[in-house]
Parts: sequence; structure tokens; C-alpha cells
Amino acid sequence: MPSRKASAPVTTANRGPTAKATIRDVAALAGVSLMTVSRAMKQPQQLAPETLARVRAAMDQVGYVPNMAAVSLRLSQTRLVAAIVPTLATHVFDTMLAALTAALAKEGYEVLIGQTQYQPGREVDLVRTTLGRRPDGILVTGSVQDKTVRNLLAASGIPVIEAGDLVRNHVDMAVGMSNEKLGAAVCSHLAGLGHQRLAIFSGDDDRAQRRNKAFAREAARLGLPPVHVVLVPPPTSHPVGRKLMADLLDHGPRVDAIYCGSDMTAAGVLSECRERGIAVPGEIAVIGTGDTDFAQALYPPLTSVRVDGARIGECAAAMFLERFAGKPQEQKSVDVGFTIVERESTRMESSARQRESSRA
Amino acid sequence: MPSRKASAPVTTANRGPTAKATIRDVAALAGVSLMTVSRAMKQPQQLAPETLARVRAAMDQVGYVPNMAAVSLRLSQTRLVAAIVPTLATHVFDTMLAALTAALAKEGYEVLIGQTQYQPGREVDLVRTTLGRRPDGILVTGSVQDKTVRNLLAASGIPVIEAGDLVRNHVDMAVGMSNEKLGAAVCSHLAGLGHQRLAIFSGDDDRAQRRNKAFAREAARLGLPPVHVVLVPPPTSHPVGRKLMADLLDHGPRVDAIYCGSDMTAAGVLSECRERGIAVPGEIAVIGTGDTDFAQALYPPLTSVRVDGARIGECAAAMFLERFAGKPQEQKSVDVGFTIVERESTRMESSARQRESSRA
DNA sequence: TTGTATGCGTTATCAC
DNA sequence: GTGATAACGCATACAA
Repeated sequence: MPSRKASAPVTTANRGPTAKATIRDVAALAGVSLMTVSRAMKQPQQLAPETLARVRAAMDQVGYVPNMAAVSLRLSQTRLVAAIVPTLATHVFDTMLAALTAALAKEGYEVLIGQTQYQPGREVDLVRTTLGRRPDGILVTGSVQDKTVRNLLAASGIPVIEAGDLVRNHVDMAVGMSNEKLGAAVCSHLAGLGHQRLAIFSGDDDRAQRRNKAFAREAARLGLPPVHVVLVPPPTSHPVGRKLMADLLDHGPRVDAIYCGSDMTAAGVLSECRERGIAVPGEIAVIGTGDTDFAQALYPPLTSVRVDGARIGECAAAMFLERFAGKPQEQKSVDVGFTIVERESTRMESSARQRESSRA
Repeated sequence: MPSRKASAPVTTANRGPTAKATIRDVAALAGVSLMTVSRAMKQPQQLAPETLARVRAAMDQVGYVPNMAAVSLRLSQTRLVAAIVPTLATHVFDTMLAALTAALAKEGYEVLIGQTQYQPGREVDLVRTTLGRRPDGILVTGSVQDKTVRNLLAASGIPVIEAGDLVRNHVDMAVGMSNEKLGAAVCSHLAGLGHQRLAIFSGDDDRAQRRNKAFAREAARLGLPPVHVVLVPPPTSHPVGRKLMADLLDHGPRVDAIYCGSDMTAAGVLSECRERGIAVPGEIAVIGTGDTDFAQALYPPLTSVRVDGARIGECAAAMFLERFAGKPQEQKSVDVGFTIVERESTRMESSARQRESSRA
């Protein structure tokens, strides 16, 4: 019966310098049992003051940090929340993750981030790997369409939040705004400013497409001419925006206003217009998406559709924490809305400063 | 002796719908032992084809995903790399993390990200918590100065990379560039363009300070007047940049050129100058740091010091993987250098397009 | 106030 | 080719 106790105890000493100290090392050093060390962390008041001091000294001496893998296994709880985003290189996601991380950290949860890099195939693998870490909750960006992923998430038995995109058939919970409403609002906003011939430059991902569709539908409803839509694969960039604008000016139809799926694309459009001496908003109005921090720094300052990433992150954190606490889920779906932040790039001479916002 | 086998076996069925399937559930369903299931994943060729098929069918049926907490505990290896950054909302860090994540993912490693939000006190807690996850390696941004953190990292026994800031006394490994060289290079670059009265707008963090000091030293060496340094707490923003510029113009000394510790600050400076009708670079030249994606979108396009975050991330990943493979560590320190990307904001009428770069 | 025994889910080792 | 067993580090129930 070669049990741990029967054979020579394994300690930091004979495991080499690379091994981390365990609760056993601390116990041995302090001359107490494992339980006493465990209690020194969880219920210190239950211990005799001198025992506690001895244990704490031992913990410091060996640099003891509890092994969360063991804790997780024992408690079936990892205090880990996973977040799957397309990329970290987009402002909205950063903001969301920062808020999510901060809010969860207060309750002792950490956030494990996964990036799909906009590769659809990678999402399945990523979700599977991630679920292997047994997070206590998982947040995915956008709505989950892939059947395999949906099943994986549903079968995981943990709270799932689809963030940033409000759809009806969410797996579990959702927080974000309606891309349909957004597309329609932008269209009617531009129409309200007197623009007739509208164009869209956007990524070809699912969310953008639904925005575009709603935009086009609204244009039709308002009796405007067909919208000129140009799609490009993400990620967007300044050169891409310039190129799209150059192509439009050279070969495309004449337009009064352009809605860009990202502020970076819009920035490229502004640059190309400046280069060619085209007045913005005089000849062409431009509006972006995301209200990135640099939108106000562009020339002219860029009108943009602001989605409050921080609020999404905070809401998501709150929803997770409620579920972790076993509370009845109040809301399965939260609409944080969006705001059209108007700056010079769409401002008509006579139009006063204006804000338009949507909330469900 | 109430062992698992003696009592009723616990399976997914009687643990409720929320519990994830374990290797035991799969084994029971396939009518094989635990080891056979384990082997079906690790050494499938060792199994009889029909057995393998049966096990795989069972795995699919219950949606089995191995519990990494258990694997980690068993193997003393988490396939997790931790990265501590000040914030996700800075382009260089995003780029670095994206590259790091992508490179490590190929080898089956995931990246656990922690944000200090520039709060010095939070770093200790964060590192401690993070080490509790027993990552196989840890990357920290900037050089580690805090004694406690240094000890914690050194005692962890895992590969440690200090990224983005090359210092002599790194804990283990380092990849990045020298902030001293950077500061000096920017100063001499501006001096080379004929500027005499120089100013710096920067964050008050350690790295920025060392840049500034080197900048000032270089100015002195070149016989220029004292540098006007203005420090602000991070994070930087467009309004902050504007405010700093407004204050300088209203109350500060006259300057020919301003070096900004971030592109966002520089963008604010450009906006304020435009507002006041001050010619850039005619009256004042402006240079930023980071070569953010929007630098080229500003007006005038912003000269900026580019640090290749992606390269830092890739280098770090390669260094980690080498150590994980047990290979002798080739280099403990890698200098990825930096590049001054010159655009309109510093370009003198007669000066041709120019690039300046440093590599150790 | 402190200690002992057991199992969380997995894999290495040995046995058949 | 397959199975039984112990152990990874920790926390809970139960004893003392």
C-alpha cells in the first residue's frame, strides 16, 4: 500500500527549485496539519493566534500560492469566465473586456480571453478548448449561429452571454443592441439631414450584414434610391477606406453620404476626400461606427455610432454574478442601445448640435 | 471503505443536467475502462479500431470535453500562459497579445490576460492570483520594479518574460526595445530637423520617465535649451492632449517641437493647433508614440515612433515555446528596436521622406 | 482548537 | 489491446 504517508513525503526540497510550494510544504514547515493551513486562509479566526502566525510565516517563507487547478477540481468551480471575441484590436471589444474584467475581478473572478481572428472555423475549436477550462460562465461576441457551437454552449450547463448583438433566439442570455435598429436609425438620420443617394462601406460579417439590410430597407421605406453597398472582409483599415472611396469616386455612382461599418474605414474615406479636395460634409457626409477614441481627433471630426462597450461589459458581469449567486435570472436580454454622436463630418450648416439615441 | 466503485456510480444522469460529462460517463457508455477512453484521445493507434469507434461515438453522444483542471493537476502543466498588461485599450498591447495568442494557440497554449489598469498596487495581487492558475509561463509588460512581484515571479519557477521594455536587470527573459535609446533618438531626430526648443507631453509611468530622461540628456548633449516636460497620469486621451497644448500656448514657454508619449495625446495637440490656426509642422512639429493605426488618418498625418507589438508577441511566444520544449535558452534578451515613421506632422518643406530605425 | 480520511477528473505505471 | 490503481493539491465532513 504505497501511500503518500508511507513513503518519503515529497516536498519542495526534493522536487527541485522549479516546483511550487504546496499546502503540504507549508504544513510541514509550520509543524501543523494540512487542515490548519487551509483554515489559515479561509477561517483564520478559528485558529489559535500563535498557530496562525506560525502558518502565515511559513506561507510567506515558501511563497505559497494556492493551486487553483486543485481548488477548481475540488469545488467544481473555477472562478474563471471565458470571453470569446473576434479580435482584441477593436475598440468596442477592448472596452467591453476591460469593464467585464474589472467588474468580475472585484468578486474574485478572472477572465480568459479567446480570439477567433474572424476565422469562422476557429470558433468551434476555440469554444471547445475554452470549455475544457470549465469556466463558470462564457461570453461570446455577437450571436452564435453555428449549430455545433450552439450545442456545445447549451450542453456546457454554464451561463452563456451573447454580447453586442441582440437577437431573438439567444442561447441563454444576451446583452447589446439591435443591429437592425442601428442600421435603420443611421439611414433615417442621414435622410433627415437631406441626403438622398446613400452608400455603405462595411465588413462582410454577419452583424454588419444585418445592419446593412436594415439600412437598405429603411431607405426603401423612405423612398430613397437603392443604397450602394460595398463589402470587404475584416479587419478594416485606413488604406482600405481610402481605396474604397477612391474606387467609388472613380467608378461608382454619385453619392451624398456614406455610412462606414468602422471608424477606421471612415477615416480612410475622410483622407481620400481631403486629398481630392472634396468637401466633407459639404459634398459628401461621412458617418462611422464605434465612436472610437480617435473619431473626435479626425479632420473633420467624425460623426459615429456609439455603442457603449463598457456598459455591455458591466451588464454582462452583473448578469454573470447574479447567476453565480444562484439568484433568479432577472432579465435574459438587455438592450444597451446606441447613440449617434454627431460631429462635423455630417453636420449641415444650419443643423444644430444633435444627438439621437435608441433604447429598447 | 466507501469507494466510488462500491457505492452507486455517479454519472451525468444523476448529477443533474448542468454537470459536464466526465471520462467516466464516456467509459460507462462505451463499456470500457477509463484508461481506454484516455487512450482514445492520446494514443488512438494503441486501440482496436472497433473499440476506438465505440469510444468516439460515446464521446460525441455525451459531448465530452476533457476537464483541464484535472489534467493540469495530474500533469503539473496547464498549457496556459499568463500576460499582465496595464490595459487592453492600447494598440501596442493589443497587437502584442494578438500575436502572442495566435502563436501559442498553434501549440495548444491559451493566454490568460490580466489588466493592472495602471494601478501599481493591483500588480501584486494580480500576479499572485495569476500564479495561482499555475501558468506554464508568464509575461509582464514593462520591467518589474516592485520587489514583492520580482520575488513572486522568481519563486514561481516558470519562464518569465518582461515585454516591451529592455532593461539590464530582467528577472528571467526580456523582449522589447530600449526606452532610453528611443528617447534619445527622438530628440536627435527633432534636433536634426532644426528644432531647438523642445517639449514633452507624457504619462508619468516609469517607462515614459526613462524615455524623457534620455531625451533631456540628449538635448543637453546637443547644446539645446532645457526641455519643457509636462507629465500627466495615464491613460491619455484626446481632450488631455488638447488641454496640455492649450496650457502650453497660454502659459508655457515657446517651443518648436513637441514629443508626445502617446498618439492620442499628439492627436489632441494637433486638434488644438488646428483650432488656433497654428501651422503644423510649420510653427510647431509634433511627434507621437506607438504609431497607432489612426496616426496616418490624422490631419496632418502624424509622425510617430513605431514599436512592433506583433514582433514582440511573436518573439515572446517563441521564447516561451523553446523553454517549454526544454531547449537551452538561446537568448535571454531580444531587442526588437523601434522606427521613427515620419509623416507630415514633422516634415520640413525640403526634407525628403525619411525613416530612422534602431536595433541593438 | 486541531487532525484524518476521502474524492474532485485525469493520466502514468504496472499488470494481465 | 485493455484494465486496475495511485496520485496530482486542495477542501469538506467528521473525529478527537
